[in-house]
Amino acid sequence: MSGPVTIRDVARAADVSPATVSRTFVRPEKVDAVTRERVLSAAARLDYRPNRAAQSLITGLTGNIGIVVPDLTNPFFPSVVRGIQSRAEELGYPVLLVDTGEDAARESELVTRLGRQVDGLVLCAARMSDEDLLSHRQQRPLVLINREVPGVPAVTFDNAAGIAQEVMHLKALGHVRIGYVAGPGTSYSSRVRQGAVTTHLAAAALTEVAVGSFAPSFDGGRSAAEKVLLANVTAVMVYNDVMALGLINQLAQYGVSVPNDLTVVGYDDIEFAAMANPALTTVRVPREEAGALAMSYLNALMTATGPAPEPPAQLKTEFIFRGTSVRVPLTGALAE
Amino acid sequence: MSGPVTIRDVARAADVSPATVSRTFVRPEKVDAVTRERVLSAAARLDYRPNRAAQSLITGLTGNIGIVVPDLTNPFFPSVVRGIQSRAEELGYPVLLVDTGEDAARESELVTRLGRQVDGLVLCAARMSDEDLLSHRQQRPLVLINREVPGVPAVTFDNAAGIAQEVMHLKALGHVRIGYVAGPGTSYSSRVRQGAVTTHLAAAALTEVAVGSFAPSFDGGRSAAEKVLLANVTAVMVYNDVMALGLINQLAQYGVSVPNDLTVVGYDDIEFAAMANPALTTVRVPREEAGALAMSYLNALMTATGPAPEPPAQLKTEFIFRGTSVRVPLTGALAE
DNA sequence: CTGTTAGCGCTTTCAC
DNA sequence: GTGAAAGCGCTAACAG
Repeated sequence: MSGPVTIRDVARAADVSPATVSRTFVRPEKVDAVTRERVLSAAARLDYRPNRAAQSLITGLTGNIGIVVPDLTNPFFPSVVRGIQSRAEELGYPVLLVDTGEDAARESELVTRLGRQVDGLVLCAARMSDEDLLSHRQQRPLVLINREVPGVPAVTFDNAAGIAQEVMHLKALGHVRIGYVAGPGTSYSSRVRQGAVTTHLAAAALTEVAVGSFAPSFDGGRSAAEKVLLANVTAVMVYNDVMALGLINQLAQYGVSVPNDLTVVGYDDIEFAAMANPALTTVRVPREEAGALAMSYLNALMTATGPAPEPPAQLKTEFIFRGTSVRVPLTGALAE
Repeated sequence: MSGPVTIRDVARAADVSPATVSRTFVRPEKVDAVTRERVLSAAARLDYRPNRAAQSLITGLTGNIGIVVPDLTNPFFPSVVRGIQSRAEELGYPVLLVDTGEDAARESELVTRLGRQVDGLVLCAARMSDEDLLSHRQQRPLVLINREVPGVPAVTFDNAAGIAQEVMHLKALGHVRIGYVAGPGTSYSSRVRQGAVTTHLAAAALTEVAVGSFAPSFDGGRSAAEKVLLANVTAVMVYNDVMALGLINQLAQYGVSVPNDLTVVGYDDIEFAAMANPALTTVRVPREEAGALAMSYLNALMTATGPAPEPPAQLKTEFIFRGTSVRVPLTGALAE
């Protein structure tokens, strides 16, 4: 008899009923040790694999989990995905991935579609509204990364601390008027970070000069160059590393050299921050760790029988002092 | 009655049998147009969604496709994944992703596991042996990207042409002794590229100086710096952009400036190649396009009833002349 | 602890 | 063109 081996084949080989075979895999403790061994060895001998579809049909569970990211080509996200993926693999979950292409509108629809194929979801930097998020949360377990909505489980970074460290750093270097290049106002973490910048700059008695909002991309950073030049500052904090790198690149076109003429600090510590020349001063956010933690938490949520598991703490960020920040007085073109 | 709406609910609402509802979705042409409309409107009204597990159980198909990549944090792969993903979405396939972590040994096992959850697979830069690949190909439809094995469908790049263009470029710039920094010998595309370099350099009557094999990473490129310096060449071709960037970075530590002291050309045209300073001369390989094409081809394979569909042509590569390559005679430290 | 009995929701012969 | 019936492979009561 051909075809894949089914639970009945194993049952026959082990001389038990199909139900006992099923129990052996689902509730081993409810099966006599001797019987269990017999079943297990028969299953191994026949190379039996439970049919997922049949299990799904009856349990209503797929055994898969889903990840949603806004843009996989943004170097922030592959690390997160990797963290989720490797933990998911340890836990035995295959992972369904969807890249929404930064499209906030489609995001919610894609989550709905994906939601039907998985038992739980990790949403990275979700762009959708709080309401949509809350409604998806009703459907199935879900963990957010880098986004907070009251009542929705989330893994977040201690952004305030990271910003505080940068501010302290800039103050220690003697900077007083400090520019801030913001990300898109529609992004949750951009708004959070902007708030932290304002707060900590004020607390440090430093002057914040808002440069404006730009796309969270290399070109977005580039397009901020003119406004930065006009801001009459000695240092500028940028929403993220990719933008900071773009800004520095465009500044070079203007003959403005970083850090001699201007101090620039980024955020995220993407791989290329260290590779750039000069290497970018930034704040490291533990992306892979966040992914793994989110997956662990999601698993706890999915398997929880009793009370909801404790949400994980905020992840610590780490200030990284590299080559794009120096002490004032400046000696270059922008010095007065 | 609560729960999700089933085919019987629709049948009742449309006053037909469940079989007719099923046919309406699976073989619409076998249902009378009027009946079909009635069923469709009832389905829409009730917001009916077929249960995937039930369909799967009966058809043996999951409706999903899988992607396997060696390392998602290598900027080459997210683009490919994006290409696959967006095309898969158009075709209605959810995508299962696995990152093997460059582990050739685990790769085959992961493919086996993943294979049971999907109807078809796209394998990027597969590290496993030809034999393993051939055996997986027996199991289910599969398309390779950037790897060739006789008898296995694949989307590949015209690497020879890319290398030829680079060689021509270097020759035009007056370089004669040219170093080659190879990728890992275990990598298929590294071997292919090495072969092309040797062939075209010889054909152009240029001298090839083998610098050695290194890890395909930024640090791998860095570690090639000493040997490059010792190679007494005016130009060096590097296996890929990430390595080229690492090499340039480390060279700077030695006080060797690119391109003044040494011409460096990369391969791939990853996003950061253009962002680097100076921007990297390289060869663009259409990664996202390759992903989309592979997915289209896979779909053709999966839905093919008659003869096997035509394999797609090799994807054209494009030489990109940027800032890291200049004409000899050199004026810097390495000039003679 | 184990077997028997019923389906999960859907597709698919096979009649009509 | 449409319906009735028979499972796909598995799990979950329910007896024993």
